[in-house]
Amino acid sequence: MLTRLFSDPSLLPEVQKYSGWAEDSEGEDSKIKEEDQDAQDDMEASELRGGSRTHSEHAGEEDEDDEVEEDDDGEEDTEGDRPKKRGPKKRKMTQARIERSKVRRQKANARERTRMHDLNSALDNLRKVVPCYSKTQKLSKIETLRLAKNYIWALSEILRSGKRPDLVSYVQTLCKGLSQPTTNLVAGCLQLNSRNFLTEQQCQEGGRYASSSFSMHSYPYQCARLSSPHCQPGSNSHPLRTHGYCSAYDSLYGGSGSPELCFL
DNA sequence: TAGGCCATCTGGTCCT
DNA sequence: AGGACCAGATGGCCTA
Repeated sequence: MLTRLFSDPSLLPEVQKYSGWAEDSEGEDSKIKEEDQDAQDDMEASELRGGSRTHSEHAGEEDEDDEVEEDDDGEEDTEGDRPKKRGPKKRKMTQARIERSKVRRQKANARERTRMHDLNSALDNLRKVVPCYSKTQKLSKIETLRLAKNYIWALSEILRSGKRPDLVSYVQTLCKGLSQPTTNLVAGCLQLNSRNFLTEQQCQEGGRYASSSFSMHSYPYQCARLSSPHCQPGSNSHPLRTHGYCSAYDSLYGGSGSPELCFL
């Protein structure tokens, strides 16, 4: 049905209003989906169909029975001599039921939007606490997750060993599995030329992980308690945001950061 | 212009 | 029954 909506040029301007998320969708929404919704019945009723019908199947019949209910067996019965399906009888799609169905769908859509926005804001918070936060050049969702994983791993490794890894290894670890643009971004953030630490990552087409001083065959996420006071999302002074490497060191070792390790 | 990323809608499933 | 979660589909935007 959505397919039909989008394929119908006359409906496109309306449909495009969806992109602005808001409760205002109520008004136009119902207008847009009006035709669609009457074909969209309760879930329980749809079970009788033995699968969802395609959009094109809907397209042919929806206009005529605006408030009527279609007979459930729909297309099968049109042929006449087929036995009726078993199971609970599909209730008639009265106008009231159609309205209820619409409202339910709109509410579900609103909830889904909210849920996705919550998810996105959580991702934004994550972007702020991984190295290389930039308001202008946001990491993609997938890259944010990858970098976060690498970052956790790198910090865990530092805690586990209790000593500083060499810088190149640290950056390598951060960039494992990241795309080239993100790798460059991380390198830029750390003020390190990417050519200095990109090794097999670029050379091996298939391999997602390059080798490094950190063994990547296992992920001993062992209670690395990094509840640093620095880690406050939204704080512009968050050292990890801009200093990455040296700041991680600072928070771990309590020092002011070795000059040779601070790149920014 | 192709491809990546994203927002949104939608229907299905599971849980309370 | 209704909400949360999920994955597929779709179209828009942006960039190389």
